[in-house]
Amino acid sequence: MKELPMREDEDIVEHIITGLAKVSMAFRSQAWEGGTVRGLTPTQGHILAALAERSEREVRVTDVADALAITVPTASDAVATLEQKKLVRKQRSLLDSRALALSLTASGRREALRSGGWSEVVRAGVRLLSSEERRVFLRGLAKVMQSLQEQGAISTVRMCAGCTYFRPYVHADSAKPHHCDCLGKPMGEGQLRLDCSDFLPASEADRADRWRRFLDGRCRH
Amino acid sequence: MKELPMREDEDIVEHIITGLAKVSMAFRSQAWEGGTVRGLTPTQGHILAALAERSEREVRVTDVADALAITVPTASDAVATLEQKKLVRKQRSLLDSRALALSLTASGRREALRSGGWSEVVRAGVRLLSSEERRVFLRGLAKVMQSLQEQGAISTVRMCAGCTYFRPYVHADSAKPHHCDCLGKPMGEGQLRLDCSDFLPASEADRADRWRRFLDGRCRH
DNA sequence: GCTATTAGTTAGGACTCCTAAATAATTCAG
DNA sequence: CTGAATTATTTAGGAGTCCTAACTAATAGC
Repeated sequence: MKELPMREDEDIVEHIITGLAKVSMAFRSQAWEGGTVRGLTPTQGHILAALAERSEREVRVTDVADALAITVPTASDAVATLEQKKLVRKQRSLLDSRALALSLTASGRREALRSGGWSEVVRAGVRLLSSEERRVFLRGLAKVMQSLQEQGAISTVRMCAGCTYFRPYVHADSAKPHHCDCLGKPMGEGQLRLDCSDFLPASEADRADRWRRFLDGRCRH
Repeated sequence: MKELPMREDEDIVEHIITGLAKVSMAFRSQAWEGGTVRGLTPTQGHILAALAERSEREVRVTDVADALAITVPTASDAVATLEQKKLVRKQRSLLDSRALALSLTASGRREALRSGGWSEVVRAGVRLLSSEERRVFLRGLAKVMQSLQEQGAISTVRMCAGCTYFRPYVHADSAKPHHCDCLGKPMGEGQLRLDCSDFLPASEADRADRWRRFLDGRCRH
């Protein structure tokens, strides 16, 4: 017998947006602080991190632009700056000689590791969450990211929900209801990945289905 | 009988960080897209929004810098640009003639409203969360923000947890366990505000105590 | 073999963001 | 009540972000 529950739910959304916006700001300003010491801007740091993460595959300028949600020209000159600083190497791609294959130099790799530390301040905050809260929070983030992705606001997120290997809610065990065909074992909610290097994009139709089941599975809650 | 639950919990933190970073990126790129149409950069939009929100009090350049977590010189020239665009007015403060009292012009107010729409894309994502998830998510964000604030990464957040009027967990009713002395009524978790205009900062000691009780209250969970 | 298309760069311009060094006005101490 | 410290803001200078539009260069399609 609650009064206007719909209204309240809608208000929460606004509060959540406010909160996320603040966290965003914190990320940005931390990135500046962490970076200026070593002469790196946030964008440059993100590029190094992106390259470090995808060291297996060939990374092109376009990929960098997608990953950071910036335009190709912007990515191009940030990469040029990093090349001047000897943190990134540009080589012609062997597969397509119009394209570049970007890679980190030794010092680039070193800086990439340190750039991860920019998020230390936010990480400390997240650590305050209880186990239960972390799980719900992560699931919520997965939903938000899926939505952002569908709207084209961010590039393909390498997360379970869109991966060929992932099968949601196939096990009875409520602690580990999902299954990953890549790892070949059951997974709990807390193991959902948002940026998995084994990610293999599922087909359009498959993804939609998978996603619906993932969303539905929780309606019991 | 879980295997290494600590390890898993720690992994979740990393995943959450990844997710928050992506959301951050989405905010940023949406802000650019939304802004360029009307010739506003993200920073300019945020300044307009901040001024609109605090129309009651006198807002100075320093306040703007704090609110956006940028340096005073940066704030100063963004404000100068907005003044040229006739969106913001600069008047000498009556209380202190070194300082400025910033305010929106009529068209500034108009633009400020539209700048709120930048977050539409993220908002759509957050709407996918269930009522339960929204509540947990909001509580989690409150914790993260409190932590960011303590670490000095963001300026004082006008949220319940640090407000004189707020009394956490004073009611038996688990749907509305808190109380707000300003509104003069019990509040549920879903009503926690993260940017309340009635906010009245509590004293240092008071805040710590309040916060501890707020955090503890949920340990039952 | 042309003509798309695609990968990336250049050019040009507005603005962000920083640090360091002014310029004012206020406050405080003696 | 005056000179020194403090506080609010601006200027200066420089690197870099970020955009759009216009260009090379290489691949692909017909």
